[in-house]
Amino acid sequence: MTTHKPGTGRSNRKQVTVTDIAQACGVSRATVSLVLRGSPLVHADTRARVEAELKRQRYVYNRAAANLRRQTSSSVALVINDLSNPFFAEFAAGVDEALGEEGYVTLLGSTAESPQRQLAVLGSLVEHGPAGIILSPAEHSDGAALQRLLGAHTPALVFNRALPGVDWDFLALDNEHGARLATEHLLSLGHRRIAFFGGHADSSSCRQRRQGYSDAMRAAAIEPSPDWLVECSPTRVEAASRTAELFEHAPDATAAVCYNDTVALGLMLGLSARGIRPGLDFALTGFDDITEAALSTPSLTTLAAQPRACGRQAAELLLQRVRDPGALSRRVIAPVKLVVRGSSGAAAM
Amino acid sequence: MTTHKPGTGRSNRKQVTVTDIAQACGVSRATVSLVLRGSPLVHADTRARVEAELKRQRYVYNRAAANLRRQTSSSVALVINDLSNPFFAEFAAGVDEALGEEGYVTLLGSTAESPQRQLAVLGSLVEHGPAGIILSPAEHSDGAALQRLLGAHTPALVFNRALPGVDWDFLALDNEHGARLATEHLLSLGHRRIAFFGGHADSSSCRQRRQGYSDAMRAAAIEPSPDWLVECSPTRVEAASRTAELFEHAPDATAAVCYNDTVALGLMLGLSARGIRPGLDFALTGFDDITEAALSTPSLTTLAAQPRACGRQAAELLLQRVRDPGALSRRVIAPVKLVVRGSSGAAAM
DNA sequence: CTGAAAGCGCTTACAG
DNA sequence: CTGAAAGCGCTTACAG
Repeated sequence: MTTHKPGTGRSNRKQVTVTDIAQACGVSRATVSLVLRGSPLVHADTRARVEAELKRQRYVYNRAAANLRRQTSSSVALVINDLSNPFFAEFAAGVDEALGEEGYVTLLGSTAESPQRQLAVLGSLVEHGPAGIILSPAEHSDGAALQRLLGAHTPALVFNRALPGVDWDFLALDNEHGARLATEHLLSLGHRRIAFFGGHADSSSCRQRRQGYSDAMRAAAIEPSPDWLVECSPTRVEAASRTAELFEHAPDATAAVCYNDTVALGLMLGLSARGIRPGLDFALTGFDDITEAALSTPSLTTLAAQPRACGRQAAELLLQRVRDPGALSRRVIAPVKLVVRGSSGAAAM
Repeated sequence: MTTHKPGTGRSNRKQVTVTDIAQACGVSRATVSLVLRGSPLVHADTRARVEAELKRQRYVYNRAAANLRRQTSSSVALVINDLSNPFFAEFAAGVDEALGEEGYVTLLGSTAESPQRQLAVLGSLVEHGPAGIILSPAEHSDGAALQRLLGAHTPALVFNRALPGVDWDFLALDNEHGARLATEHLLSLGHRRIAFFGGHADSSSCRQRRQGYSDAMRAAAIEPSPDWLVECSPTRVEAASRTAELFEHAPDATAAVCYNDTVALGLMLGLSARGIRPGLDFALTGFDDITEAALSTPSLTTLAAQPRACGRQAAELLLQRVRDPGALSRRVIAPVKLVVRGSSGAAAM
């Protein structure tokens, strides 16, 4: 338990309860409860009288009390890095939409890519007794610590980034296939010296994308040099400032497969600053298809992940797990598709 | 009460409760509770023993039960149109961040700009007993219906769009001042025939922006013709297709103050389609400073609203209200500032 | 400093 | 078809 001291009261005036309704109607609380839960056991007349009274007194159901008594939950926690990342915002929108349709409410939590904050946030969320947790882990998360925190209390679904050492359900983009598509696209345009730019080798999604890239290169009989892998954090500024490094390691590169859109947009800035026109002098691809991808100059060839659909799918998978906690844990791959735009238009040299 | 039938159980294995801890330590449940709540009444030795046992048994606090007993709440509902709008996503991030710091959890709800969905979503959220509600109302919301739904149960704060007929706290951007700044900027560049493009007159934010526009025009001794006001829904496609209308009504306009960024980006598309180069042949400004604004071609002169800061402020205002439900309701204006970029670069003709 | 008892608002066997 | 009773997990006066 944390030491926060949250709010004062549920309400100012006191709440209308089943007892109030029961008294007003001259029935027992049990009967009112049966009406509320739509039981067919109640006589139609009684039901009508109770329902009228519920409306008249503006009764609002206290779901927390019901959940306590029934040992159920009507919420699901969603923990992501940051809503200001449009990819996660769309994902969250999809999760919330699908959960809402199933009568669940979304409890939100953000980690800002900090494993410590992630533990704190999860610790606070579990106290609210969610039926399950959808977790898009912060970088460098400690899977064992998370597993210990949630215990067998709360089923979880991990999204996007593999968490070694946990046996929760896992939903991820088809990183490998996506990167292969991007690489093949650049190869088909005649590029041979293609770098892989951005990401960190200790992230599973980065490793998978690199794998897809390498596979495609080798399939084209090109052995990708380790020099062609440039690491960089997934922010625009960082990517722009690593452009120099790219050309130190791979001076004759004519194209790059970027770890994601943010990195690609940063690289475009870095290229422009060096007088290299992205899409004309140098071809590049992103990953994610964030909104900016279609709007940048040149527009960005990328892999569309349909984050909203992923969110819906995550919600559905988690609810399946909630309903059947004993089922085997699953790994589900969400498809991505290549969207060709201006940034890959540069001719190979 | 809705007829949804949410989840099965809080947990698979049964929960560890204060009773379990009390028995294991040979103390009463009251003592365990006092330890949990950090009371100084407990002997240090007893406290240590209890805390060790809490850890050993992996006890997790059941906040719902505590809230029920104490008649408190530790959640706040946040209802917005859509997380896929980056402005609202940033706003939500700010809300969640500030609420988290105060020990509250955020309950999410989206309306998709539908007043019916909004009522349904709020109806479901109040059943979870939030301490308060932050509501960014859907267009054409029925204030009276909302007021009736929430009653005096739950304090609310309205964000962004005035809700006529309610007496809740209200936080809004300084629409009038922002539009005045944009208009003055265009005037200072020599433009005289400036249109106001987008929005609907029945939205309060549109009326306020138009007001700021008119004020600035009149201050420059220009009487803005009603023909210069072109209505259009705030989507990019819609704005692009209304470009024709703009030039029917104001054939000699050289510039436009747009209702918001989305509309401005749509207008840029519409202009380009007619061979008019935005930022060169025609000057325009947006409102909101969404991420795309800096990245479009040309980049968009706009009013920066700092949505994350707004979110934090909304959370703080709401919590003040929760703590002091009797206080007078407030209207707070969040400042905006002009960001000059390429789109307003066109010379006046 | 600790314990026994009552109660938050709801639901669910169990009688009738 | 309806009611009396017990209980979900917690907290809080009130005694001692």
